[in-house]
Amino acid sequence: MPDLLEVAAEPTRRRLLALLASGEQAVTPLAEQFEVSRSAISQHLLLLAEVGLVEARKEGRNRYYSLVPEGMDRLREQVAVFWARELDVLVADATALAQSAPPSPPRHP
Amino acid sequence: MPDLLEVAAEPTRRRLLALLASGEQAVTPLAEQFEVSRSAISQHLLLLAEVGLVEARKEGRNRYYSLVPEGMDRLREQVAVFWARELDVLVADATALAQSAPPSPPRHP
DNA sequence: CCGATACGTTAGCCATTGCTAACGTATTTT
DNA sequence: AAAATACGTTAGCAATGGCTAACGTATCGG
Repeated sequence: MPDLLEVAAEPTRRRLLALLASGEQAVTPLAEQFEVSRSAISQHLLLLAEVGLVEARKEGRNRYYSLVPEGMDRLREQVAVFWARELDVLVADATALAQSAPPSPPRHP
Repeated sequence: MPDLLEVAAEPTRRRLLALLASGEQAVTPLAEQFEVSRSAISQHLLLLAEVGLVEARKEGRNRYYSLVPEGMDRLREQVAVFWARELDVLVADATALAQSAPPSPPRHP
C-alpha cells in the first residue's frame, strides 16, 4: 500500500492528474502527450487508481480515466496536514523577511 | 537535480520537515526520533539541503538544521501550481456531491 | 594530548521503481 | 471471420533509493 503523497508527487503522475483535471480521457491520447510508452502510462494510471486518485470507465474498447474527487480530497487533506504542522509560522517569517525586515533570531530559545 | 516535490514527499523527509518546523535541531536528537540510523537521517537532511528546503548552522561540533523559508515557499508554490490546474473545479464537484446531491454528469461534453 | 562526541562520507546491499518489449484479451471494424 | 484497435499484463532490465556499517574529520572535554 503505497504512500498517497509519494504516488501523487512523481512528475509523470502529477502531469497525468493535471491532464485529467480538464476531463476524462482515454489511455492512448493521454500517452501521446508523453514521451514514454503507452504501457508506462497505463501502469502509472493503475497505480493512481490503486490509491484512489483516478478511476476508469469502460466504454467499448476504451477506458476513460478520470479523477476521483474523494481521492483528490484525501490528497488535499494530506497536504494540508503537512503544512499545518506549524510550518505556516515559518512561512509568515519568510514574508516578513521578504519585506526587508531584519531576519528573525533563531527559534528555539 | 532532484524534483522538489518528490524530495519533499518522501515520508521520512516529510517528518523531518515537520520536526524542523518547531525550530532548528541538531542531527543526533533528530535521528533519535526515527528508527533508522543517524547516517540515514544525515543523508536525508543533505538531500533536503540540496533542494534548498533546509540549511545547517554549524556551531561547535553540532550542525543545527532549520527550514529555509524561501525554499518552503517554493514548495508551497509548486503545490499551489499543481492544485491550480483547474483541479479545484473537480473538488468543488466533490463537496457538492458530498452534500447528497445527484452525481454531476461526466465532464467533457 | 587523548578519548569521546557529532557529524559527513563512502561503499556496498537489497528493494523498489520506471521503463520497454512482447504478449493476451476484449471490442470494433471490414 | 479476420484484421485492427485499445487496453491490461507480464517479464525482464537498468537505474534509483533508502539503508547500514565502517571510516574520516573536526571539535570538545579530561
